[in-house]
Amino acid sequence: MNILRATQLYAPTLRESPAEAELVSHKLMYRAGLIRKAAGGLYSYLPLGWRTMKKIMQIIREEMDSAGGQEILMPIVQPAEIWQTSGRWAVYGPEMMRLKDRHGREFALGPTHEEMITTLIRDEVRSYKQLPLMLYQIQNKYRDEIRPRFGLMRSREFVMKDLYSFDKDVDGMNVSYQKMYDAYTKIFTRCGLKFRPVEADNGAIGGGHSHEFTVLAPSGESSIAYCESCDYAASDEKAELKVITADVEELKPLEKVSTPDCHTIELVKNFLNVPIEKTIKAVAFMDDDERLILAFVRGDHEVNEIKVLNVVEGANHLYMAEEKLINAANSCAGFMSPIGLNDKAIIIVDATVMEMYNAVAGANEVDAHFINVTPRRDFDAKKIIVADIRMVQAGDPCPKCGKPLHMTRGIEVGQVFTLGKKYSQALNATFLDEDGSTKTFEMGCYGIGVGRTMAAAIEQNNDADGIIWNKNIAPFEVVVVPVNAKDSAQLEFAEKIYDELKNSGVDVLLDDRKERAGVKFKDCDLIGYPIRVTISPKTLQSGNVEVKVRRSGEFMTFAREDVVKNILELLKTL
RNA sequence: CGGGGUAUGGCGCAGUUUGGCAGCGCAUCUGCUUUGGGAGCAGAGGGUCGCAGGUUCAAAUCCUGUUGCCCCGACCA
Repeated sequence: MNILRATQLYAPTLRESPAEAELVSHKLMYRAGLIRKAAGGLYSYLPLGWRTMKKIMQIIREEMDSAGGQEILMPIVQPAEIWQTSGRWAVYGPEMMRLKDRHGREFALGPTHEEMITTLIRDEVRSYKQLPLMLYQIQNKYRDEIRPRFGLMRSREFVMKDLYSFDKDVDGMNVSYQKMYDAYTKIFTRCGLKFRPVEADNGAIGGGHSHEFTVLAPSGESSIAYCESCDYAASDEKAELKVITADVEELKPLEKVSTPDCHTIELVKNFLNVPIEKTIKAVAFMDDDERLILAFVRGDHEVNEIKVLNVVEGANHLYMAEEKLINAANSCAGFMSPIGLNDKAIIIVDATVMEMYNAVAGANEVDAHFINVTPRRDFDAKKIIVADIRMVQAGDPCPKCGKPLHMTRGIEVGQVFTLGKKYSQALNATFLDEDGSTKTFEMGCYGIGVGRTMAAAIEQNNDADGIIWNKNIAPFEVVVVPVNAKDSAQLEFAEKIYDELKNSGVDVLLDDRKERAGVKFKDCDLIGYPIRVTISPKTLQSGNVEVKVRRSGEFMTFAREDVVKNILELLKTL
């Protein structure tokens, strides 16, 4: 039997990591010899890293196949025409890597494959009888990121699984979507990740669903709110919030008071000695057309700019408002409120603000505030837009079950998305339905970042000594270590154990390097094999074998004849 | 694209202020000793100091230009 020996494995481990590596996962991937960088955002996968990548890909393949997917492979180099037809040649902008061939024809390195697959299907599939269809590939993708960083987390070339579903109607599309949602749940569970499917905004596409599969990790780039009592989770920008009602109070008359230099909520609250929940905060924005947009939230809340954008018709971007705009609306910075503004301001009031009684708000003049403001009485309902515009905070009630929400950061490793007819329409991809009519495909797309999944797994599972792999994606499940490989008795014994494990289907490596025990142990911990089997003079003599579990650090002693059986049992728990 | 930094052996860094033999630790190779948590001793190899110009008797060091990389920001179906 061919033995996989560490002496023949290219696994260059380092004591130190390159200065540029910031994230734990990036450092460990470098130190453990999983990857090396070729240029900014471009990486080579070394044998250990590629083994893990292949295991993740295999899990993906199995789940895609059992959900009805079929694997294909499409070109990386894509003709410009299909992108021009869909309109994305211009839209995608500098993020798309472009090139010309010797004849001057334009091409792109695919950042995604909607155009490619839609064109493929358009030219082949004619009948509803051929539907539904789910095709996927695991392929390199290219995005010329403005700032590649964090190793494999945000790189310019990356391995991605992308599946595209084609259905004859929306119902079918939703079935495909659910199949993928379920498959993704299985995939990330098998990878041993703590994750949440997070509700995502469908934006302009509309109508369908979208979830981002987010691995929970403090270093993640996206911030999410989630509920521990139910399965609700959403990105901070998308989390919907219910109105918070306040206890009913007797209404006092509106009154203007002097508040010298109190231009922040903190100063007003202290000066007037009121709880922050009884204050109304104003944030002034303007859009591309220099329209003034004033957003009002409770003093202890923050404005969610995305929600504001969605409320204001025709606005694409928000900027900090220029002071002259605020003055033109008959107000002044630091003392704004909806009371007494002219028509130059678009006034958005958070729904929770409307529930307040006898609160404090600006008086639209320097050094003055109103007290006893009750928005329902004092705000001009015709002039204001009431909406949910606040940013979720830890402790806010879950929109599904009402329990307090938690906040965490996460790494987006996959997303599922219904596309509807967006691309099939643009590229004129149609089929003949049962009734003989021509119809446009209902599509969905579903992506998983393979490298990012690997990085996220490390980000979530490591300690001071190195990586702690889940057995399903570890480069090897078990490493057999003779502490002194120069001792032929130890080596031979280790080889026997190796053979037995191998014959039982265990993915195993023999560390036959003639290094000192300490060096080998450190490397084992760094690389993170889930189980280490140690052969030493001591164990040889007693006829037992020592086993160390990487995650728990636990040492066990197994009788020689039970080694394989016990390791198989142990693996099931890791 | 704006701001800030940086570039010296495979990795981590010093040397640049004030020009004068290119260094240190780790790693690598050889030998001896050691052998259950990154060993000790002795020796060795490896760098056009990012690149291109310029100043100078002399440039890693000063000047000009350029490129890569890193950080912050803007951007991100």
